[in-house]
Amino acid sequence: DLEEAFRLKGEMVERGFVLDNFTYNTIVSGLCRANRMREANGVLNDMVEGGLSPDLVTYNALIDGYSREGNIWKAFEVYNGLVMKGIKADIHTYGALMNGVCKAGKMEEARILIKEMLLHGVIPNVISYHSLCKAYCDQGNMEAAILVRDEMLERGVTPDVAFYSVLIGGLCKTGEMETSMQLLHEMLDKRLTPDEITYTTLIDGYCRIGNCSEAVMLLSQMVETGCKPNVVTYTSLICGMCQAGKMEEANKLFEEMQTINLLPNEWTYSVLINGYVNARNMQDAFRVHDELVKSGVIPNVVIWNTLISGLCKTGRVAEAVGLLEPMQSNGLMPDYVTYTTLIAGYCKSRNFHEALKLWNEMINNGLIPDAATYNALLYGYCIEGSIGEAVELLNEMMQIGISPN
RNA sequence: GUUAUGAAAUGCGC
Repeated sequence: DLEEAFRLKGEMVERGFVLDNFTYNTIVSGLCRANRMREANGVLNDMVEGGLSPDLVTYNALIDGYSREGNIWKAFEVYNGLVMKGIKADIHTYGALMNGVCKAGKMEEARILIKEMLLHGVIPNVISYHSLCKAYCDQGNMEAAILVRDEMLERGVTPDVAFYSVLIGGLCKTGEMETSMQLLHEMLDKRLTPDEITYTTLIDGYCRIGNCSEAVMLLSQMVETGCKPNVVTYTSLICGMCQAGKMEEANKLFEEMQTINLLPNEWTYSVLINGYVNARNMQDAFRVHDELVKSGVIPNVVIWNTLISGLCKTGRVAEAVGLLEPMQSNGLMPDYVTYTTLIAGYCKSRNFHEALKLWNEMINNGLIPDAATYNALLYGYCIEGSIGEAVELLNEMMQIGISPN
């Protein structure tokens, strides 16, 4: 709650307190985490004007902020700046940088960074390796991800529960559930206690390969070992049931979670609605929507998009477009997924003119289409027989740096 | 007292 934090800061100043580095760093960090880098830099200036010198913690927060927003270049600029000032970078500095390069998938840079930290006498810790391993997992390079575990063991760094959860998650995403389970047992052998995230990851993995019964067994196993399932755990399971077309089971779990005081959130509701959408059961989809509103949950963009997608899939494109109004009057702007859904809906019902109108509306709203959005419109042009236009659009997407898939 | 890491939902032809 940054606004409340600012209010308190104002109150401090009013009462004559002098703000120190701790106070400023807390604020800078909060802004950086919220992706508000401009304001963070403003606060940095306030610090300097107030006669304070930003310290390592301040710079670390900035590096973290730039890394989070994918601005690696700026992150390294701050890093170089602090090195030039003679400040010694610490494990947090490198952790934030590592997080940045890894999230950007720049694996070679990540390797160089590890060398750089060793050069500066900073020993990579479990978090450094965690970022590295997660990046390999995100790329689906599970061999490299597993090698990270071996590498850290060689360097005497002990994997923790979070590290194992990442590795297990990567294997789950590639469907390698046997290896995932082996790692779970490896954790237990090492006296590491899997937590709710570890179990949820595995449950989600089994759901993804359509093995709901294993997923349910893992749920009872986690409860037996004293690990409490949370909303995410149940949402994953409900999602698995929905994908398997088991709506009755999904609803049972939906009721069950509430009996143990777990409140369904936007994600839970959207999963259920999507289940009904895939079953082409719009009546129940809207019933769940009404239920969620009644229970005080505010529908988010995904929930609206899911309903819009359902209406398109059932040939009710005009009604789908009709949801744009109530959506906006509820303070939610349609995003590029909303438009892709509607454009595809119109193209499928051979109403290319409306599709094109929506495309223009989307661009006018400042939304950036992605490959799927282009695909939807390309499809429209092609079934219109406007191959020339399609090729032109294809060139356009490549020119603005979107790779055709 | 302030700084780095992990899990779930929606869209694109066949």
